[in-house]
Amino acid sequence: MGDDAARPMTRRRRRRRSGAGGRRRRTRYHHGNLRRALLDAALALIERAGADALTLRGAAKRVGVSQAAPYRHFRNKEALLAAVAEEGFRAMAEAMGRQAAPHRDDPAGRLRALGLAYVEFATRHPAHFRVMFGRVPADRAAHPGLQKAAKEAYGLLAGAIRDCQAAGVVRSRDPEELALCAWSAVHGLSALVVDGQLGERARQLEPLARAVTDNVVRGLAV
Amino acid sequence: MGDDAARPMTRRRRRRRSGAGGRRRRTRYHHGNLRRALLDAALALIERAGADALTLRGAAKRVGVSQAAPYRHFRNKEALLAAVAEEGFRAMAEAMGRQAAPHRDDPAGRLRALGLAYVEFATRHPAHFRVMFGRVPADRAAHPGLQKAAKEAYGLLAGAIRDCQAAGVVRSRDPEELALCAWSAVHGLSALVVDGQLGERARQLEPLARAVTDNVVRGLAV
DNA sequence: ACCTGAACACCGTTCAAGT
DNA sequence: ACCTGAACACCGTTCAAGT
Repeated sequence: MGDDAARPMTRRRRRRRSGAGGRRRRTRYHHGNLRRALLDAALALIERAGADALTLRGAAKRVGVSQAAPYRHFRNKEALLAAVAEEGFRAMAEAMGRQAAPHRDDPAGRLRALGLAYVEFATRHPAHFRVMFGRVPADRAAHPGLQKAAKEAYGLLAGAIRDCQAAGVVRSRDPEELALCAWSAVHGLSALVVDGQLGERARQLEPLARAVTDNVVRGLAV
Repeated sequence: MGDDAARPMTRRRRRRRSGAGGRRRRTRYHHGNLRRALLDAALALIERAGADALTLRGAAKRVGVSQAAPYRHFRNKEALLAAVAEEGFRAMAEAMGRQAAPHRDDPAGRLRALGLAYVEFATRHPAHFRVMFGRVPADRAAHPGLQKAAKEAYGLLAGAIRDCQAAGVVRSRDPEELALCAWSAVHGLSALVVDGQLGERARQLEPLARAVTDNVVRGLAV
């Protein structure tokens, strides 16, 4: 699998690797990693021109393969989108975990950090966010990996709520219900921003995100 | 109401023009109300099979006109969707106002009622909701009617917040910011439900909606 | 095993032409 | 004034065929 790959048709770019030894350790697109390449191309297309600007044919062309090639790696367009969404949930959970880490001993602070991280991820990766929460996979059960990744992100929120309850800073009620209250608030703000519903106000987002998370924690308090 | 007609499954069908009398009293589709008919057809199609199952050609066929006819009434597909969204915001504001009416003298109760009405509208009219908050009209400024209708619904929430402040039951802070907190919470719950993110939990929605709105009001309280 | 080319049944949109 | 028919440049998806 040398570097003399196929001849992509339109403007594409060769992943620089080569050098000495030909250790194709990096993402090898045309040979060996079409799946990865299509995922990246899909995200780039969505990021550039909106969620329904994504076209299987367009992604294939961008990567330099025929329009039929993607079907080697994804059952259909929905499967591609589900895979993108799954990666999004994973990245979001990772970002949330990272930003929550410093608040290991302060569950209320952690809850706040998780909420802010949620909004931050959504607004920094609107394309991913839209795919994650779009009606893309009509049948979620058909994509178990997606479902699992989504639950992982939500679980961070629910866990923080439970820790808050154990620490006596959140009222004792069904933690699932309270977690949903928190989730709704940060998800709502994220969705409003990402869908452009806030207009000018979205320019100064952080104070708003802080107001929303603060209000959540106030509402949850004993 | 009154859509006793329009059943052209596949082939187009001529709307029979009454056997005797010819009193085109009902919504006269082909002559005089194609616009209205297209709006109804669009909503029906979205309701039946999802937001991107809507097709200009499909709507035209459903109504019994040629594929080019819609362009007499809408500049393009986006304009049709913007019109659907505008009607949705109007209907939502109407429903919110109706459910808030009994709480004229109790601003906190009114705020709660508005929130519940918001969620109820979203879950009872998921198709409308998706179009209202989709990325459909990329440029919102290009559809002033839509923008105005959306602000009207939001204004009900903001007004209730201000009345709550005047009554001393909500802390005095920028009412716009607090209104956004309330909006985020009910919008987030609505979006999660409509997008199927809650799975089984959405079966018993009302307790959840009540928990969310209660938590909002608790957070806003002095 | 992985990809291509051609094909099918769709789209949104435009435009000359009909009535 | 309002609509039709045909056309163009796209789609998602399938399938026989190439290497």
